[in-house]
Amino acid sequence: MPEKLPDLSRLEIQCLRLLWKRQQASVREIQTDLGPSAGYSTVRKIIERLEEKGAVQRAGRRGKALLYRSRVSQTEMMRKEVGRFLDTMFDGSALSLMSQLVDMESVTASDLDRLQEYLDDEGQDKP
Amino acid sequence: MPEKLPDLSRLEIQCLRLLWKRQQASVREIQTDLGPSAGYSTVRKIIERLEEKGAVQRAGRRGKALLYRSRVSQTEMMRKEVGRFLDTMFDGSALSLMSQLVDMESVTASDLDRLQEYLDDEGQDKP
DNA sequence: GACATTGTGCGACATGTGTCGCATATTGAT
DNA sequence: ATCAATATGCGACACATGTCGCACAATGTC
Repeated sequence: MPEKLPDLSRLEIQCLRLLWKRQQASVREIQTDLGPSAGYSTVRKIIERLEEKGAVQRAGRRGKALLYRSRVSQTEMMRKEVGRFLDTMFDGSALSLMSQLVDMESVTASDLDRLQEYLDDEGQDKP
Repeated sequence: MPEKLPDLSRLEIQCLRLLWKRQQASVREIQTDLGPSAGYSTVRKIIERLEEKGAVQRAGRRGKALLYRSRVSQTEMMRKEVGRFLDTMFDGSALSLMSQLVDMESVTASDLDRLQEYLDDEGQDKP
């Protein structure tokens, strides 16, 4: 069975998301992708902690820089984080969250249409 | 202009949500609503901090217990929190979040239908 | 092989957060 | 007025998190 997913902080998750996108990357690359907000040392430490938490692992090195790659399932981690947020902010009600999104005008009618189609396609292969 | 919204922790937000529901409440009531997870002293401290952060204020007392009520806009706070989550987890894309919700099977087709109607009604009074 | 460059390993911090316990203060009841 | 029951006011922790700096190590270049 897959080990229990670790709890991650905001910055840790952002770094991990970057790794999911790139497959593997060096600290410097992650720092760059993250934007000028976080200094190199900071990102360095975040990766170090992700390693301790078992969320990331080394994958050789390129030049003098070590490369890292995610060790946790993006699907499961996202599911977990969204679920946690839902519980904290909306008593677990996805519909409430979406209503909020609509109120915030973050979603348009066409977005919902697309979602409908998306949902229909999903159902295709789940008898 | 409304003072800047304070950053709140998970527990702090949950307590505040309870206050939005009840209008006003005592520490004991909040602790009860929160469930047996958090001890009285813990909730006590959380409220104390919410007070320091200016998110909550006293509203007289009932019996020997002080009563508190929210001092921040639920609408704005929720908006802020959801926005923050969106940025951290989905690069600010509400559509991505909703797709995730669909993938998690947290939303049904009828939910989306309701959302459509809800959205249509909203548009009614916004020229 | 010697060196300048670039990265890693760690320690150090200031806060933020969740959790308690206990001395005092406030009340309601007698 | 006195007392027992409850709350509040604080201090104290252990850990998590974001941020740095610096000594030491690994590499590519000449």
